[in-house]
Amino acid sequence: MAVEDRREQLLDAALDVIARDGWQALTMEALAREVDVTRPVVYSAFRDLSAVLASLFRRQEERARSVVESSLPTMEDLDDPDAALVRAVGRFVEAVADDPRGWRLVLLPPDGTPAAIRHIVEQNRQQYADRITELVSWGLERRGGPSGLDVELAARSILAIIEEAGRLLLVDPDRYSPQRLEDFVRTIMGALTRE
Amino acid sequence: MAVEDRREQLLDAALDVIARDGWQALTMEALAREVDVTRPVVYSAFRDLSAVLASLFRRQEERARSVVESSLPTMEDLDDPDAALVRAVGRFVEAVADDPRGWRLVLLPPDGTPAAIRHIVEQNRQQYADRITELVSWGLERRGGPSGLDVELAARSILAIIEEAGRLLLVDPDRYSPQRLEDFVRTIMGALTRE
DNA sequence: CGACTTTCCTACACCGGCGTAACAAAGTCA
DNA sequence: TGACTTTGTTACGCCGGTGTAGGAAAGTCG
Repeated sequence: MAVEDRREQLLDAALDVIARDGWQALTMEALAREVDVTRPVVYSAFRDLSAVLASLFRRQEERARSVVESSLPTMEDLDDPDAALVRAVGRFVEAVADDPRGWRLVLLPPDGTPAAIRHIVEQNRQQYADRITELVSWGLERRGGPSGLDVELAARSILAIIEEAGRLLLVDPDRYSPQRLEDFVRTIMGALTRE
Repeated sequence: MAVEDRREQLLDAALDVIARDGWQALTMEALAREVDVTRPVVYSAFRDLSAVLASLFRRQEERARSVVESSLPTMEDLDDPDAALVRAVGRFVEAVADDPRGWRLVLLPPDGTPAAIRHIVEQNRQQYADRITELVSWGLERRGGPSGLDVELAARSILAIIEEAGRLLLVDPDRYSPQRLEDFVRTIMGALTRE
């Protein structure tokens, strides 16, 4: 098997291991066992465990970024900030539903991952928070809202709710359907005063 | 040193280790090193690592419970659900500010902890969610609110925001003061329509 | 075919945590 | 003081993960 393919296979296997047994369980040894091969093969694809994790996150971040991009407000949303937010949440939740294994990485945070990686994740979260902050400011201006609202905290809260929604979906997809989560956001947005 | 005292000392040391080096770093060996003693001493206090973690959580849950109890609505809140929630959040956030190390346990979730313990934490979270669900129902009845609100999700969202507030406080206490967080909640509650 | 490269395995030395047995030191009390 | 308990230590064997060296097997190309 070519190194490239091997790498992909190993990353998928890593997701399996983590999903099944948790972060602690991800070792070079376990990874080798998972794809039924010996350790030197794994070492030929990745320098060490932290390299595996780094690749894993890089791949997942790629996907996360594309989800975020596709959830941003479009032209049609220009006059309806509420719809924009509802749509953004909907897109996100569906992405989680589509790739639960991958999103578990981000949503059920990794302790014990190298500090460098944790830092990257945190940095990305910050970027999303900034993105949402913009959205909130724009929405406030456009549609009105609570006067004196702490925009930054509002953005953080929205992010927290979105992430919690993702987690709920991961834990109990039947109980918490994307539809239900989306409806909830719509109700809340409808209930926020416009001045 | 008496076994009882030793146990307490070890639990404190465990918090130190986790705060400094993460969950992965907490081993019987590391624990022994931390209090400058040999492993058999640790083993004489706790059967194994999972026993240490269990004790740690039991102690922290005790504290968590008392915080929750003290944040519940009292007589004076009976006619003002908004104030009740604001107060609840305020109490919680202050508790976190008072014992950051301890709350880190709960708020920065433990992956790699034995499944049994993760289960306990999850169960407690569920209880808090139930508690908040009651509060939301009561508040809806009392003060009015969005019609057709998904009460369960509302409670989950509130919990998510509260926990996020706690995390923000842990990460950057200067930027996110208890006062600021409390003000934010007050603003939001004020902005939710009453019918 | 035969030389060469790629892919993989076996086998090793090493490390660090686990858990226990056996024993030493110090305090307690009849 | 001498027996007993409590508290601690040293020292061992075990396990499982790490990383690497050396060589087998299979595929590739002149």
